[in-house]
Amino acid sequence: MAARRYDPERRQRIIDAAIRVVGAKGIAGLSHRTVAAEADVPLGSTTYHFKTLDDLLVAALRQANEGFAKVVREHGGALADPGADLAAELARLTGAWLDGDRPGAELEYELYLAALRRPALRPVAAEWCEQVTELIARRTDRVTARATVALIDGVCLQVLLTGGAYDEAYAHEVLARVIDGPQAGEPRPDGETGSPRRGRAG
Amino acid sequence: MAARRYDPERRQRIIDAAIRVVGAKGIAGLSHRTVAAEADVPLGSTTYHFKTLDDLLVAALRQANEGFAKVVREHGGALADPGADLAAELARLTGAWLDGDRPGAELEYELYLAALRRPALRPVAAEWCEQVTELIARRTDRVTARATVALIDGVCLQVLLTGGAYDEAYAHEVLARVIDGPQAGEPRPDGETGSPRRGRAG
DNA sequence: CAACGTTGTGTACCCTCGTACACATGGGAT
DNA sequence: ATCCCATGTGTACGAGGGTACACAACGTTG
Repeated sequence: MAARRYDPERRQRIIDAAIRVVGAKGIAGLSHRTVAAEADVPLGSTTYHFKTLDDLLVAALRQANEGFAKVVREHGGALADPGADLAAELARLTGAWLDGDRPGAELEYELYLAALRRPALRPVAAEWCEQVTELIARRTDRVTARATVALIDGVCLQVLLTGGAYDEAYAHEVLARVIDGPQAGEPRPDGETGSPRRGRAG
Repeated sequence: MAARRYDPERRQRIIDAAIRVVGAKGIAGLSHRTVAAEADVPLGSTTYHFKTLDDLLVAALRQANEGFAKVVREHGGALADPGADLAAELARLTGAWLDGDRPGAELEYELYLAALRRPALRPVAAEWCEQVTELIARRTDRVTARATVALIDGVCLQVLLTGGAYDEAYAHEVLARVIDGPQAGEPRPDGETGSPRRGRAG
């Protein structure tokens, strides 16, 4: 089966190392040499598998995105359940992601935001954004889904930029406003932890 | 006084150059040498005025933040007017900022987001965030203000990351949900001109 | 007026980076 | 078995980076 000296595991190890490096020193600290050292492979190996750093970044971002997807898979079962409170589910999920692996979340965001300046990263960033929107759009309309993603992005950003703690109740409250906005007044079927009618503001 | 050779204008020119450099090549392309070249000053001059690059970044971010403040000053007169539709005002303002000077907006965001990894930048980023929140909080409660800022951040991020156009109607719509959410379960009038009573929760 | 120290400038050093390229290895075709 | 080339590795080179430090200019002070 083909693989004579071809070693896919090596490539994977380099990506893992790249993610660790970015996590530890940021994208600014990423270089062929630093990943090579971290992955314990020769310099030539990194340049062989990834002609340019952008290629490596793309692979890293792609893999990092799996982090959130994994959280969704593990904790997001109720997401698809039409009976569940979508805003509460999302708030809980975001919390699980943020608190469960904060460095990982920071890393994913750094990679994600890097797309701002690196055209090579844009497609994969956009793709991820689209996927999440799609996921949420199964429970509402597309406009609401997009706005929800934007809001989550903003909330996470504030948390990460200020280094503060994630406030799930707050997130739930404001997410509910965006999500329930279009069909306002209609009480939600499931009470959950909070009142279906949000009457108090923080 | 007595500053015959003391030249504050020189320092300012370096900051301006740094902003131009970041705008053109991103933070990754920023170095003492590149700013020196851009500002047409000797290399030693940049290191003299800014011991470290972070210092320069801080100054640049601080000045870049003025960009949005300026837009607020010029186009945000109605912001303070309690009779105006806050969501509409913010949507308009954001559009003016985004479309009026897109490269500038990109640059400000890059600087702003850089705080994620550079502790030195966090205080000034947080400060700016706080200022905007404060500004909006004059028209609503703090929780709503914070959420509004988060949403605007997220929307801008989506626009900038995808390179797409800013949709003011969309922004208005979702901003209204967050802003008007707390006080009423009543459906918003689709005609956005008829501004429903804003008003604070509490 | 002259010496001195603060302020500003120019240069040189050493480091790390990406890239190029010569060299090793081993499976598959003949 | 032998040759070939995709696969993988090690090293050297030029570019550009931050920093250190010697030097120039000028205000101050005795």
